Amino acid sequence: MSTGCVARREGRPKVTADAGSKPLRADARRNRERVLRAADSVFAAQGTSAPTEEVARAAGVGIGTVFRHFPTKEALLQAVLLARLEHLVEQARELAGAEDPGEAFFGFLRHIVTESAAKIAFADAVAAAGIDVGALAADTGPRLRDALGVLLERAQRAAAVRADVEVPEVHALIVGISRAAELSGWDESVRDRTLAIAFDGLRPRG
Amino acid sequence: MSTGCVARREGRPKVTADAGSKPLRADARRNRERVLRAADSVFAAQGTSAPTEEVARAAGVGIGTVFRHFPTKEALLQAVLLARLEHLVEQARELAGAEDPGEAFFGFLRHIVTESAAKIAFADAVAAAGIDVGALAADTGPRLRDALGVLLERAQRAAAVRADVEVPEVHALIVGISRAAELSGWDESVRDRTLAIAFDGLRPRG
DNA sequence: ATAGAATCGGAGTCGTGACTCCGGAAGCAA
DNA sequence: TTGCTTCCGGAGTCACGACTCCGATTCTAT
Repeated sequence: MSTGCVARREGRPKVTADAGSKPLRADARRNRERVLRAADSVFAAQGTSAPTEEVARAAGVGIGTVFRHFPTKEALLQAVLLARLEHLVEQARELAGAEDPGEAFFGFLRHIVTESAAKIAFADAVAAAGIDVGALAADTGPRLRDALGVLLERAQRAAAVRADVEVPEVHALIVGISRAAELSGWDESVRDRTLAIAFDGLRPRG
Repeated sequence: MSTGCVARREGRPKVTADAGSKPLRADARRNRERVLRAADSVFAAQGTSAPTEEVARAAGVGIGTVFRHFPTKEALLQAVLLARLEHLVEQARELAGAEDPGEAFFGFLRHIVTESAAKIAFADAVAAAGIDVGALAADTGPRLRDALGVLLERAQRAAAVRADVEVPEVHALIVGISRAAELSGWDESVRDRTLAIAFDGLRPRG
């Protein structure tokens, strides 16, 4: 047991709000960053059901401050996941220029899964690319898939991956193994062997 | 958002209680069954955070009745998961006698994943075999792994599966793909292709 | 049928956590 | 420094959901 509680208003939660608003005051921007960082680490460590107050404490601010910057817990969660996805997209793009396409592709997959192993929330972030966690993710999700697509295509052209594999199943494998890695009691060797099986399935026969 | 709430007592939750107690009165046994069935379908459809009252309503009994039979929501959840695991073990054992070991093995995996696709709670049940959801699971989990082990070994002897594969990674693949399948927006074709990749990875090379 | 025990049911208790509100504490010109 | 504006903090509000309690209801045995 555990889990959070309540979900006051039902309909589409307000998104992170602001965007083209006035530039924040110095201390406000600083606190916003702190909260974001704290949220990331708290959710990663305790799961996304960790109480918002915990985030506030970790950030060293009052709970009111958290809710001013992120009108809803969901909005906060969304911001955190988004930041993670953004980071992944960035990494995928960097790898898109690597010399060994196969290594780049498999390395990226391994990287994601390895990250997830320690961070509960990370698996959610990856999964989020598949469903919609708010409007913004609807933009970043596809970008991640596109970046993954580039990596995949290059690897296929280099004959490091079967030609009939497509992005959705790669995404599914990532999400799946990430989530499986989330389970406690997973030592590295099992994770590596599982990855090895998946990778072998992705490679061309013969 | 959503999620349940509170987790009153902390320490090890009371297990399903009774065991060698007096035989239940007729109506009591009937209600217990109803609750179990209702819980299974409610948790499967709405996730394990569905309120207990929902289960009571679905079972057509008062909430007090639910809590009498299962002293804790966790105990109820445990009973449901256990029943599912038990069912899986049974199926695995039946398949252990099949003529085509390879087909039996892969068919079993496919069966689990297919089931999960529609039932949220099912993935949890499968995952539960890895961690401990109470004392009882500590008994059933290994039994499932053993049954899976038999299937695996037979498939390996028939050269349908690589010899260096072991139960933990098979379990991980099952959990992973099951969880991935849990995502909305998964059509059958993606699921099948993902399974195909995993299966290919499990098969011997050449 | 009838007493006595085992059950039922659901209103009420209690803890939790999301979100609000407003007096006080900075920032930022002028 | 002054004054105005934007922020901060955290006590307080509100719903919700797990779990309890006890009078009403069924069984079962005689």
